[in-house]
Amino acid sequence: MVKSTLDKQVSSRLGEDDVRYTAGRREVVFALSEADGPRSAAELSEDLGPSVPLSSLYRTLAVLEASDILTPHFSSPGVTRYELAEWLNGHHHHLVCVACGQVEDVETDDEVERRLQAIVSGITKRSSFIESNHALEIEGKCQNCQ
Amino acid sequence: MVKSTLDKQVSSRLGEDDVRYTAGRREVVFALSEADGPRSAAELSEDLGPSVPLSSLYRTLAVLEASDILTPHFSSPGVTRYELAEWLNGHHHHLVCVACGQVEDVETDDEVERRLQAIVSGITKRSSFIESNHALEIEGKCQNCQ
DNA sequence: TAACATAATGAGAACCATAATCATTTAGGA
DNA sequence: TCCTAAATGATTATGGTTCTCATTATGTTA
Repeated sequence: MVKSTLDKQVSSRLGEDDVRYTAGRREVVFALSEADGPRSAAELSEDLGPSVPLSSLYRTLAVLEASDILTPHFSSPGVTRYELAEWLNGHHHHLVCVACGQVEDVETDDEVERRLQAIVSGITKRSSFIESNHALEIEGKCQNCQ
Repeated sequence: MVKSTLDKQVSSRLGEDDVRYTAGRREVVFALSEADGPRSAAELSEDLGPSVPLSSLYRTLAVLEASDILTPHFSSPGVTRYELAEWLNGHHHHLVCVACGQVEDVETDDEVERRLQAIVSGITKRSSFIESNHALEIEGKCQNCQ
């Protein structure tokens, strides 16, 4: 079996934490790498079918988050969606549909990202808050819901 | 009793929807107007004490959201926080503490906001997504949690 | 003002996403 | 191969939120 670059990165990262990269975890990582935005446990469970039971899925998501493979997102009420962490997936932002709740990734070019970072730095400069990350969430309606 | 401007605005907005501005709802609006960021039902309940029972509080939050008095935020897992809608509170952004979950409002001046809006427009221009709003969420550590 | 219709309230039960438990299975190292 | 620790999966528990329903309050009409 040929391991993809992603698989190698994840495997290596998990190895540092003495966490095993098992079949179920691999399936979850793969499903998320195929997705075009953050996915909830329920959505992933639909993608994955019964091969990964919900209780295992939730634990897998927690484990992968703890090792910084996944990042959680909270853009809709009562559900946590996960996506591959930025170091695996690249820095990007989100289009959040206020009608159906779906979240889609959008990339920005470096120039835009520099301008955005400048804005963020300007905002936090005068405060006692220490920034670790920023997220530009754009709310509106996706193509399906217009 | 002298009604504040906020009270008048809320009262008038609710009137358009044939929704009554009762004592409990007034308390919730007041508590949120005093807060320096979005507040969850649990946090509000602490502020308000037993005068507004939880079941009423949740319903009040839903009613006020439906009439666009309040806006929900989902920056931490499993909790919805509310704040006064932008037309009452002004446009602003959030500092989200990844340690304690507290969210603080930050204002930006018009120039910064114009630049931000330009970035957002640039992002959505090529997509089929119709933007209604944007939120810049800055994650990091608040003063208490550093 | 009195009676009525409708909205709002509050206590409690129900719900749902997620977390914890625990017995069983799997897998890496001696 | 054996042994020990990690992982799994079925189940149960938890906690935030919503629903139900009987009661109370309020605005309206006569």
